[in-house]
This record gives sequence, C-alpha cells and structure tokens, in this order.
Amino acid sequence: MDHRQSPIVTVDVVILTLGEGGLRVLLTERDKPPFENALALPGGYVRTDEDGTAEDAAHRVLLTKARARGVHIEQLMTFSGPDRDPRGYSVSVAYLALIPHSRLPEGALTVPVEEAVGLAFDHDRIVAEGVERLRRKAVYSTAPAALVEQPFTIPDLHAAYEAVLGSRIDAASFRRKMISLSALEESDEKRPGGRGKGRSAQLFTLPEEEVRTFDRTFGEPGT
Amino acid sequence: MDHRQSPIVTVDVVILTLGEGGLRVLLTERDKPPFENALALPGGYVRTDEDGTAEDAAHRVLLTKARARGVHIEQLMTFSGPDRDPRGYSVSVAYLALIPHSRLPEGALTVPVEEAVGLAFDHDRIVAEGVERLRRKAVYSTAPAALVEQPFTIPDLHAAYEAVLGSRIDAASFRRKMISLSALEESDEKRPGGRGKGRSAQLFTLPEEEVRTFDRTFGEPGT
DNA sequence: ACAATAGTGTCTTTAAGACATTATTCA
DNA sequence: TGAATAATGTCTTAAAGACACTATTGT
Repeated sequence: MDHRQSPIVTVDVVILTLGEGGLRVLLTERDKPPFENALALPGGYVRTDEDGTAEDAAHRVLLTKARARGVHIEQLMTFSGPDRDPRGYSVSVAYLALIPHSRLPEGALTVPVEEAVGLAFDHDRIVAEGVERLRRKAVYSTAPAALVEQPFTIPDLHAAYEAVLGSRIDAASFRRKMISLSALEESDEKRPGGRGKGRSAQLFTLPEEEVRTFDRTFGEPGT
Repeated sequence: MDHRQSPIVTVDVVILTLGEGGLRVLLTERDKPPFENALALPGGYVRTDEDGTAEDAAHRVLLTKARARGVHIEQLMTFSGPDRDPRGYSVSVAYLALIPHSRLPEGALTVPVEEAVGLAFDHDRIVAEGVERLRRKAVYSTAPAALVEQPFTIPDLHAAYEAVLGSRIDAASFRRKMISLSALEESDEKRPGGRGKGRSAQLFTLPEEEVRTFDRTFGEPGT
C-alpha cells in the first residue's frame, strides 16, 4: 500500500461575537502567501509535536492570533480537498468560538457576517457553516449566552437571541422559558435599562460553561 | 516555519442499522497491523490522488468495505491526537451512515451498539458519538427513516424511532406528527401487520434523501 | 410627572401524552 | 367470528405567540 502525499492538516476558527450590525466574525489579514494580504479566519497548522489534539491547536490559535481566552469553543466541521489551499491537498478542522465583544483584544478586526465574503481559501463557506450552526443552536439551547458578557440581564440575552436569529421573539415567552430553565440569579438589580433609561433589570449568570437545551418534541420528555 | 511530521489522515465510518436487539453497528475484522484481528470500524486513508474530499473517501470505504451504496451519510466529527493510532499522530474524519438492514451485504458483521466495546483505535468513542448523534437527531428530524426499508409503514417508522430512542412514543401522536409533515403517500395498502396478523398498513416513502426537522421552540415559527 | 424599559397576567392556539374507540385484515 | 394490528377521536396539559397591563427607574 502506498500512502501518496499526506495532506496538510490545519485548524481554522470561526470566532463570532455581537457588535455593530449584529453578528460579526473575527478576521485576520494574512501576512504571507498564499493569499497574502487577503482576509482570512485565524488558523494554523496542527503541530504534531505540540498540540495534543486539533482542539488544542484551535485553542492555541485563539490565544495567539486573537488573544482571546476562556471562550466557548466547539468543533464545527472538517473541510478537505485538493483545491482549497494552493499548497496542496489539505484538511482543515474548523472550530466555532463564541465570545462577548468586550473580551476581544483592542484592535481586533471584526466584520458583519454577511460581509465576510471574498476571504482566503474556502473561508467564506466555513464562516457560513459557523453562522448556520449557531443559528440552529439558538432555537434549542442557551448557546447565545456565550455571546453576552456575564453577568447579563434577560433583556441582554433576549437581544442576543434576536440578533442571532434575525427575528423578533416575544419578550414574555422568552423570559418565561429562560426562567423555567433556571439560569443562576443574582441579587444586584444593578444594570439600568437599554440606553440608560427605564427600570433596572435583574442580573443573571450562566453556570460554568453550561449550555442548556430545550426541546419540545417527543422522545425526551422535555427538560 | 517548520512543519514537523504531517499527521496521518484517515476516515472512519459508523454504519448504523436496525436488527436483532435494536441499533447495531457494522464492524470489520482488521487483517493487518496495527490491531490485527481486532474489530474496528470500516475506514481507510484519505487518498490525495483519488478522493476529492474526505467525504469521497468515506463513500469509497462504504462501497469497498461494506459494499453498501446509496445510503444516508453525514460528517460526524474529527478525532485527532498522537496516541489514537500507534503509527503516529493521526487525524480521522468520522462519518455517520444509516442504512436499512436489508441493504447490507450478506455476511456483514454487525453488533448491538452497546456491545461495541474493545474496538481498535479509539473506535469505541467514535461509535458512541455516532449513536448519540443519531439519538439527538431522532427527537427533531426524520433521520431514523433512513434505517427502514422504503416504502415503509408508519408503524415501521414508529418502531425505528422507539428502537433508536429506547423509549415508548405514543403511536397516535407519532402518526399525527408524521402525517402533518407530509411524507409521500402510496396507494398500495399492501403490507400486513407486524407478525402477519391484523389490519394492513398504508405504505409511505420519504422523498429523495430528504430529512425533515420539526422543532417546537421559538425562533423558526414551526415548519 | 413622564418616558422608557422591566416584568407579569391572561387569552388563544398548537401539539404532545394518555387512552378509548373504530376499522381492517388474517386464521 | 375473534384476535391482532392500524387508524381515529377526545380529553388533558404544556408551552409559545400576542398583547394588555403593572412596576421601577432616570430626567
């Protein structure tokens, strides 16, 4: 059996956050070929002498290229083929990271996800898959909570869901559902309303990286 | 920049089906090292000169090692690390395939998923991920339809869901839900009941590989 | 006091679970 | 005709959407 040329193995990280204009993705400008000067997702080789797994490589990229730590990260999908990288047949394990905007480093470049086109490699498609994954998860889990700073108010979280889903959600239903799942509660009512006006809102935190799901279909008898 | 030793890149396919004792996974006995004679998932190298993508490699494996064609297949997850394969640092893109039992080749070896332990490499874990994926999809999609022969009756499909989920589902609710989604209908009432007794059941088919989802949560306003 | 935002109450609708009832088929 | 299975009907319950209404805060 001959093994042929082994593929290049890399990771790419779709880092999503909420900012001006809704969902945004973090990009970096490439400083060397291929695609020199083009925008791309932060990524890099899987270093077999240093990274225990591809996920470790993704964390390394997250720290070194985006200087972001402690973020929610999950494996997204693996992309492969002879043409996606001009250096040869490549396999990229893509990860999805969600982070509150405030925890990104100062000069970080983010663009609205709809404007993330013309990126290097097949990164347009990877971004699209990441966004779709988040949108799907938003309908049945607390995943969007990873996009807001902790602690947060229910209206904060509500706004995050609406930004992710791109549609209105009834505020009363939203509140009822979130409360019924029991996210942690705080006693400080601190936070004043949206633009500094109106009644203050109760603050909440999500227990340690926990993502809750809520599905309303048979099989599992609810949560 | 030094690239170090590039990882080995393989695919592994979790082929699930329904048979004696419920959900079963197809295994092969390894005929060469490493793990010679041990049971393993069908898999193989991604051939950079032959496979357009890792998914093509998975299809090739499906055809050559399991002689199964036209099955539902989707990417599951990628597993990586220095220890999972004694030949060195490896990356395996795992796929999940669902197939009716009758479409497997004659002597195919399948075992109940709970008994798929002690497999080569980290295949125990890959099987577990595949099963979990299917179980999660069963609660919000028609994925289990890929496990039954076409055409099928609603009771057939009902039994498949129960086998996958491992719990009872109310037959009336199940029927109502499936009907309301509109899976294709046939005029032949042919199929006699379960063990040849009782009223015949209406036959249905699922339109071309289509998987419907049904979620009952806010965001998307139903289907 | 008033505007703005947070939070509650209530009504309607949809669909799931439970389970009784009717329909069809084979031996 | 009777047993077995398929299919329908009905009632209850849970939760989402809509939206009116109350509560609290800053100016």
